[in-house]
Amino acid sequence: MKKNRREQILEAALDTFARKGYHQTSIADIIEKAGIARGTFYLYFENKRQIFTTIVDGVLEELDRCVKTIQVGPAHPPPIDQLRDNLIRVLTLLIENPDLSRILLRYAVGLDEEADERLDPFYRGVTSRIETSLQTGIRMGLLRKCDTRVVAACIVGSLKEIIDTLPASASPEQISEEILQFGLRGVLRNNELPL
Amino acid sequence: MKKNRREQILEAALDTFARKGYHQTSIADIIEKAGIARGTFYLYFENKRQIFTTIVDGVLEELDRCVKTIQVGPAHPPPIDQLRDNLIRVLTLLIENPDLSRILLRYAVGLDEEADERLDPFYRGVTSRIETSLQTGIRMGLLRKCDTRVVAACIVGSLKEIIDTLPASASPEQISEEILQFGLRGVLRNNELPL
Amino acid sequence: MKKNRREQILEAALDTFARKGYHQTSIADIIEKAGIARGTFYLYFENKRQIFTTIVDGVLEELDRCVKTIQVGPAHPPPIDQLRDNLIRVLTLLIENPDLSRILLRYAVGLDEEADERLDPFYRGVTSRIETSLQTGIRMGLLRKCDTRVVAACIVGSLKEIIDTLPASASPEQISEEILQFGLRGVLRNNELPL
Amino acid sequence: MKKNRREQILEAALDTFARKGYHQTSIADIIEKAGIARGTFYLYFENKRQIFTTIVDGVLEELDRCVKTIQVGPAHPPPIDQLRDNLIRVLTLLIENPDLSRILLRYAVGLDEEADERLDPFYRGVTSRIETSLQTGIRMGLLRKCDTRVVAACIVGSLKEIIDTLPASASPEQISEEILQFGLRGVLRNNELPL
DNA sequence: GATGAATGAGGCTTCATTCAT
DNA sequence: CATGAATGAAGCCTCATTCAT
Repeated sequence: MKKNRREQILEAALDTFARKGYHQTSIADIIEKAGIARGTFYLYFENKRQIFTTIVDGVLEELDRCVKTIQVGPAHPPPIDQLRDNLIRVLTLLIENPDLSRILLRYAVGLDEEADERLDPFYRGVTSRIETSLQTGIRMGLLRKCDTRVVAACIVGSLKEIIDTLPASASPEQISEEILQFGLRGVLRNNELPL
Repeated sequence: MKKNRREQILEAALDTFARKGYHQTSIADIIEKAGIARGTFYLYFENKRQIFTTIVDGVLEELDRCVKTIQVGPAHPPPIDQLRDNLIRVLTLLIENPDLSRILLRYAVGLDEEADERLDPFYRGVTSRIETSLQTGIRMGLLRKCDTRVVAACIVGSLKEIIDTLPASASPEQISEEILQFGLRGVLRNNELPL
Repeated sequence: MKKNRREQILEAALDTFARKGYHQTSIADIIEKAGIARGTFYLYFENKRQIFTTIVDGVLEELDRCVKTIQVGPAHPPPIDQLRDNLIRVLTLLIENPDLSRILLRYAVGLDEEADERLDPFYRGVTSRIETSLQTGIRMGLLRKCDTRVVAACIVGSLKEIIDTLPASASPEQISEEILQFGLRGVLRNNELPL
Repeated sequence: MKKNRREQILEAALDTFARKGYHQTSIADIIEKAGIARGTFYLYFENKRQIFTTIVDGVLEELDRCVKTIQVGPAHPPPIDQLRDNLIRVLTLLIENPDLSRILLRYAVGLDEEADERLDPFYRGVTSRIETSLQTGIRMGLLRKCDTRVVAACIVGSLKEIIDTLPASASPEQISEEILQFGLRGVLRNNELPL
């Protein structure tokens, strides 16, 4: 039941990159894992760099699809709930695909200019969407005043670190709740408020 | 007034690694920058990998020295102040040495097993010190109950992201304060408490 | 009205070889130009080398057919006229088929041993027919004594260079006349004799 | 008594290219012949293409140096003698260096655009110098009127073919004389004039 | 100590050819 | 007959490391 060849190669590459990283992975590794000939690889991908980019771009797109812009208004669920749903979707995706997460967070980082040109804009985009939400919250009186740039960076960094660190067995819902509580109320005690 | 040869090479390497990353940097780049002969490099460092490790280990040690374990008791300043001082020292170090930060946060990440064997324990150590502090705070009734593993990861990730993202011109004090506020009280409005 | 498949491929190859040469031409180029599948190519030709040989052999045969051995005797036109006719036929063929000329004079030259085994005997044959004619002419007292090997080589080389160099728009008749005059009388002035 | 490394490699390449041509020659061939390591080759030459170009450029320059522009006037030797000297110098160079000749006349021909960009201008330059000489001769009444383009091409082609064809044992002086006679007086009998 | 020429393992990519459908 | 996906031998080039001077 031979799948789409391209898919087959992509999976072999995904697995190998996730285990050894970009530089430690050779084309030989990938084709061996995929069980194909050397030339076949180049039938589906231009070169090693490109298959890596394909993988990274794939995750970035999926991540993008997970995040819905938060809508304010009586017709929409409470912002916090929308936020929680975003969090859960992102965490679910990344926890269910640890290989993708590993590639994204460890091996695509600082790889080269091409990688930077994909990742930096992506994270900047995410960060700025968060900033906008924070500003809206502040304007509406829901959130306290703060340096939204710093706080947005904290939120992004928190997510990255959690994905990179926590065991694959973690529950997206629980972790989301923890992050949410942390981000909303911090760690101090008498902040406890009903959500 | 030729500095210590070793130091001279180390600086050239630092600069080059910070600009191009580990793999894009060749020995040729380093020795050219350092103005020495190829063989001389190997007189002071075993190989390319080792000089990189030397640099990384250097930062990790300096970072370690920045962080003082928080002491509780009447003889010590309030824990929050101690925490703030730790933050400021770490941020100051990293902001003042953007090359080191870049190497640490972008180019040492996912480099290979050797790098992981240095970084992972380091961050695990940092995280667990934070966890311990959190647990102490909770036990003392200062902090609310939370999944300390998650929260510690959030704090570490926040720092990483801020260093990696914010402009070199940022003020350590201001950013520390923002992070502190964010970590302690979150972003919700009516959490404002006197510190 | 699809021509003979073989012919169709041959034309595509001819065109491509003439533009890019043997090595710069890939099977992909040929089949793309011919609008056929990769496997189809190998239905009509054994391999890349063979289709090239087919083309070269074709020109060599056509060239051969252009040249009639010069007949001496009262029943035949004057030798010079027979010579001129040979020249015109050869030049016409090559000028009208610049692709073939280009392949013959540029891309088949020094290609490999197989090509040498076709071209060298061909040119040696041509040269030796010329030599024989020269010797006949000398014996008959029409031509001056000379090293026929050298002169024959000069004549062959002149033709090659002219084909390789002169614009496609040139007139075979005019050029033939020029070559003839040059070969017969050289460039010195007071050689002018009625032909 | 190890010669200049670069020279050593150049000689190995010259020999190998002359025997097998450009494409049939691999870097492995060259370094084996030169008795050096793979990397050493790239210390002295950028790549295979470049060492070939170096060789070809070398011959072209040497050839250029062989040819002195013909000077007319009482202070100079007769033009025919100057011409003969040019011929002898060129033939001597090429006959004494059959490897270079072979590379120039067989393996550099039609190699690729880069080669064309060197050879075509060179031969065009030579041809046009000959044309100019012919025109001068005609203007002075020494030479008969003719299509100088065609005749110049004939002269260049004659030389090429002779070098490519005649045995290495040939005497430059004799061949020069034959070519000269052929070019000046053609092959017809009653052209014989004292030179 | 310092030098830099030499090394060669290692990895990428191409492309003519095959063969199952 | 026709197809085109698959093959893998072949060859180029890089660059960390060594070592004789």
